[in-house]
Amino acid sequence: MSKPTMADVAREAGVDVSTVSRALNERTASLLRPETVEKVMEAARSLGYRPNVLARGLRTRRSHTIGMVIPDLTNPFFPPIVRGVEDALDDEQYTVIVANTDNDPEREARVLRSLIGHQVDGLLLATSHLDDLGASADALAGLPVVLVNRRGSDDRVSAVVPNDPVGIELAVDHLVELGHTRIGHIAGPQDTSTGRARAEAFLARAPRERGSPPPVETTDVYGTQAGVEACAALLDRCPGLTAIVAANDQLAVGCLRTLRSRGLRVPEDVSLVGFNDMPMVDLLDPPLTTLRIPQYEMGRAAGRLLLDRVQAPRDEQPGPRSLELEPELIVRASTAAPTPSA
Amino acid sequence: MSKPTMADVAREAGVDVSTVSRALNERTASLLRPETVEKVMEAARSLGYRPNVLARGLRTRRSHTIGMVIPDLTNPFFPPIVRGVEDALDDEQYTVIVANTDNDPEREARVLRSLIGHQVDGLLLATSHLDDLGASADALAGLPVVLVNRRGSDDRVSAVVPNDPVGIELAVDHLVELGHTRIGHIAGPQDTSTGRARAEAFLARAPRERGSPPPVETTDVYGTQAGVEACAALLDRCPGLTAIVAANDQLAVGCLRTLRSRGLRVPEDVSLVGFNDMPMVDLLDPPLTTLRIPQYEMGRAAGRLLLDRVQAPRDEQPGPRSLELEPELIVRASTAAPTPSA
DNA sequence: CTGAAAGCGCTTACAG
DNA sequence: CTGAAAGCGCTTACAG
Repeated sequence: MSKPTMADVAREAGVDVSTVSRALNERTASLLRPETVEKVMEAARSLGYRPNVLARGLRTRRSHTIGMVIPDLTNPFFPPIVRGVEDALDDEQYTVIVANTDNDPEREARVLRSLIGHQVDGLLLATSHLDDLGASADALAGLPVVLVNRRGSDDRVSAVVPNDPVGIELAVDHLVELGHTRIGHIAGPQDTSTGRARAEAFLARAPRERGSPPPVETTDVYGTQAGVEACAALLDRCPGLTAIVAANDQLAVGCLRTLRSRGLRVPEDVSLVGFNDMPMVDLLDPPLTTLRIPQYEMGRAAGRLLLDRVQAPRDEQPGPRSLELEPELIVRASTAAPTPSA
Repeated sequence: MSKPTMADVAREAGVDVSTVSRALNERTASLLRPETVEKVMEAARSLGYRPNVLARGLRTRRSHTIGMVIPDLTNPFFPPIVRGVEDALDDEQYTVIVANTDNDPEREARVLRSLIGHQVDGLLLATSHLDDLGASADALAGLPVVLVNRRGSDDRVSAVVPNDPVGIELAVDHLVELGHTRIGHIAGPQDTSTGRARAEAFLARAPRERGSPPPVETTDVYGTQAGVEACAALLDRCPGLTAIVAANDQLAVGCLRTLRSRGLRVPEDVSLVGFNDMPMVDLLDPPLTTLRIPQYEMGRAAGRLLLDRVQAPRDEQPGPRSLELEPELIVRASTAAPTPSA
């Protein structure tokens, strides 16, 4: 009545468990007589046998699972990445365990311990904060690691990231072509690699006004409320802006709220560009111009990269590899030429 | 250099592995002399020891993991539920493995096999299709199961669901109070318990027009595109409608597109109500009136229910329990009194 | 080509 | 109060 084990299959097929093991393993089935394999397969099928991957993992010292650490699954940015990872791992029958940190360092340490306890064969880290990798390096127990949507503090660790500078350049150039000269930036947290890279790219690319401080307002978190507040501060400090580039869509949504509450129309009074092309931003009022980054592909690539390391023999580990995926500017209705009267 | 095992800790502390096991297990630590426990703890700490949960699971026949099956993680409806589940399980140190089916029966069977192979102690099923549970009942190997956001075909299986009739009644009554008399319904797939319950509730509650067929259009899936098409069909069939209740927000978003493309204004020409209160629907044009269902709480309750079954001894399993969570009508700008001239 | 044996890292009766 | 032994369900050298 309980789950059948290999011993049950062996009894049913009239062979030793080791023979069952060989018959059911692709790599070793060829060692056996075809009719033996057939006999075992048949017995396994008739009993509804499913190998116990825990037992296998204990013996082979490979759990065939990998851990993925993200800030928050309810942030719509992450699910497509997770799906990409899953699909990449699915090819090789790996399972992913996803853990949320809510950007809480203590919780991050806890989930990391939990994943390691589950004997994950590798780790995908999409948490955004810099530096914590170094701190917990030994806690990671030498596991293969690939970063997703963030860079490491050095390049000894593999990473799959969007090409942030190109994205910001696309946004700024689009606004400049429309005729904007006074463009501001709502920057993301500067302890994240994306927040920093985007702010730097903005400063390098946006038109400068001589003498005045750069129209950049920094937030502590990537969130709507943070966008509301930063946008208000930016408008107070730089009254003449005709366009804003937000470091991500959630910040842009916050900007939208502030602009609306101040009676400023988008795009007539202020143009607005987001980053990420989150679900439903095409249905906002107005539909948001933003940068699409291929989240699913990012997850897939990261999963593939990790698999390559996990499956390589210990003595021929591939070196760290970094991949940059190109963003695409999606022009919608939140950007337009500045109104002359403004 | 490799991960320390219990044997390493035993050596370090100068005791037997069984003593280490007892010292590190809350339930058995009291059997030992306090200073022995302290000695072991200290050794474990100094080595950075993490118990191997695979080995433990093999021995105790409890993996301390549960499987959760959902249609699609990128549907924003599910992540909050998953977080609720995780938080419920976290209390007892359980881990959840999430698997997506994309509503593909073949994929569903595959992920179920995979989860069972991972020796999950229980299963949370949030896939929407009816009947497939009976079909795979034996495949489930007698595992404890709790359904989320769907009912079973009979009530022998526990379930946590929104109170669909109450939700639809709130929506219909809201529209009737505004003065609407010709209200249509975009129904979800009729092979899902939510789709069916909502359509039935609508038919029972909405004002009837004598002689004419009920203004209900059914979709095959819960998706934006399905909403676009069903809305078009409904408008063609029932030209005089002044309000539409959609079976979920994605269908409502599809309606919004169709209405807009036909030059019908929302809410001036047609009022629209969704279901679920997905993220960002408050930012649509216009902000969507919808029914909020407590997704996080639904997940938490389901996780708790499952834990109760998983942790109960085999001979005193609690009977199946069903929970209905009450939806709340969130009135935004997509509903208004019908325009007299319409 | 197949079987018998050892062992992965734990837990838990059983002794003492 | 603690140790020695058996065993969870697999895999894989080692024999034959």
